[in-house]
Amino acid sequence: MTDFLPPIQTTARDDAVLKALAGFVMQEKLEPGEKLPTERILAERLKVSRNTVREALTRWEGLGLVERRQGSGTYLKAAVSLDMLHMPLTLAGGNDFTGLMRTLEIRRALEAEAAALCAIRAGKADLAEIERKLDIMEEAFQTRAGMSSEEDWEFHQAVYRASGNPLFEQIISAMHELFHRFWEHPLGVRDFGHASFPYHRTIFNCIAAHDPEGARAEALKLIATVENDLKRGAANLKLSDRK
Amino acid sequence: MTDFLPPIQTTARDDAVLKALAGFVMQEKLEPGEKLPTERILAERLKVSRNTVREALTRWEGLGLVERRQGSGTYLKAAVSLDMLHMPLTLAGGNDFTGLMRTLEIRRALEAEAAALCAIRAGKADLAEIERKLDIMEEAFQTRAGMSSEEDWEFHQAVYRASGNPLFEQIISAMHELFHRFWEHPLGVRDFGHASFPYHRTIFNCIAAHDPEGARAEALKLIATVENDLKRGAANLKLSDRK
DNA sequence: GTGCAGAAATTGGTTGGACCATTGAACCAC
DNA sequence: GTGGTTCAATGGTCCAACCAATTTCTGCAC
Repeated sequence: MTDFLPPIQTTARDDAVLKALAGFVMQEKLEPGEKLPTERILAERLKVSRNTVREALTRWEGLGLVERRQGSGTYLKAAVSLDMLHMPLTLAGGNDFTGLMRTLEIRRALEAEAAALCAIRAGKADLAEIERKLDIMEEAFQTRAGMSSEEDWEFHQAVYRASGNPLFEQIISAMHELFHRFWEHPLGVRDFGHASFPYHRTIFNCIAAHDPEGARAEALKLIATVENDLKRGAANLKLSDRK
Repeated sequence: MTDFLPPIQTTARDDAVLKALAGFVMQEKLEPGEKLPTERILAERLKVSRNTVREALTRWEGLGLVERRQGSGTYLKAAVSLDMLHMPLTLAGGNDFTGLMRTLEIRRALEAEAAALCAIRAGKADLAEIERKLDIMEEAFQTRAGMSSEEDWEFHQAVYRASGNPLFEQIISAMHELFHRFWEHPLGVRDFGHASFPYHRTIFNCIAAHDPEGARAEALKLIATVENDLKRGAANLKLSDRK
């Protein structure tokens, strides 16, 4: 006997509202930036109270799908469809060392897999694009003595794109602001990121050679160096912050 | 001159409510599972309308921080603090074969890394818990001839928890409903998941032996078998769905 | 006609109060 | 104990009104 009986749903008004609204958006082919019907109209049409409509819209606003402007209206902020999957992540204390370390572990996981997939799937055009970003990055590294975080990021993005799975880029992009914020203030480590530099080329070589396991291994090494720098930075900070 | 003057906030009632509530949770040291004050009490104490409190709680519910049970109360679902960082992801299109395959690739990335971290960090209590889940799963597998998806999931969750990084569980949990939906309808593959069965034990052995690379490799193998089953299922489906 | 200040309408934000549906505990009969 | 019944507490929904920001319209001065 299967003892798994999912609880029945007797009330789910706001979910129903969102489903209807998603259907409306798809039917009308609304795109980001366009205006949704007003709350009052939605309430009337859907035969629910305006309060319920508001709770539903609050959900979407929290997910960043929609933006509400008082006196003006509610506007679509991202593409919505009926088969969306929501995955809200909250990082407790994303500012401190621990939080950063945790996001870095996620990044290591995704980076390794993306590199491996990329080595399997990247076509010629993808390879050329990745190498172009790599060249730009290496030049910036030489010219500006190591300050190449922007170009570095673009290289990794190119790898994610060539992985053939858009989820990698989506997830990492959402985390990027975190990394970026940190990159700007490297905790007093002057040569932050230097150690990771050579691995970009080795990763690319493995990808170009269609060697997934090699690419995975090199990506792991790259993140390991970043992790190392991060730990050094934390140690520095502790030293100077001594009470 | 700094031309960045953030616009003043004349209305941000619900945000203020959430901030106050986060402060309350921290002060009272409430932990996941514990009950929050009722909406009516919050409204009275914070001198705002109950509707405003509800919109604020709707936000938190959408972020998975809190769970509301009608007739019972509102319960904390995750640790909250004042310096949380929210990162809501919405993935379009996760229902078809391609979407499933893509989420599986993400899962492979996270599963491998979580297993490796777990091998490094798991303490005795963690190991005991994981082995307990493993035993339960193996017994269910024998008893119910392979139908052990629930117990299987609990095993993996235990691994994620012992990884020391709550992000793994958060991300995967958000994806779980997708896998689960699929597990129920294995596309006509009768022995779906059977091939992955032995790897649970091998993963555990590597973790217990504190062998991160071994754990990573076994996890990769496990997902590879699932991927295989999935492809077989898709082939079946195509055959029977022939137009 | 043009430009602009002020009025009016529109729209999201908030309030207070009412009632419904579910839950869980206390209580009672068997 | 087991199984109902009652009842208070709690989240879910609704309504009607008003507030605050924005947009649109209007009419006057030029």
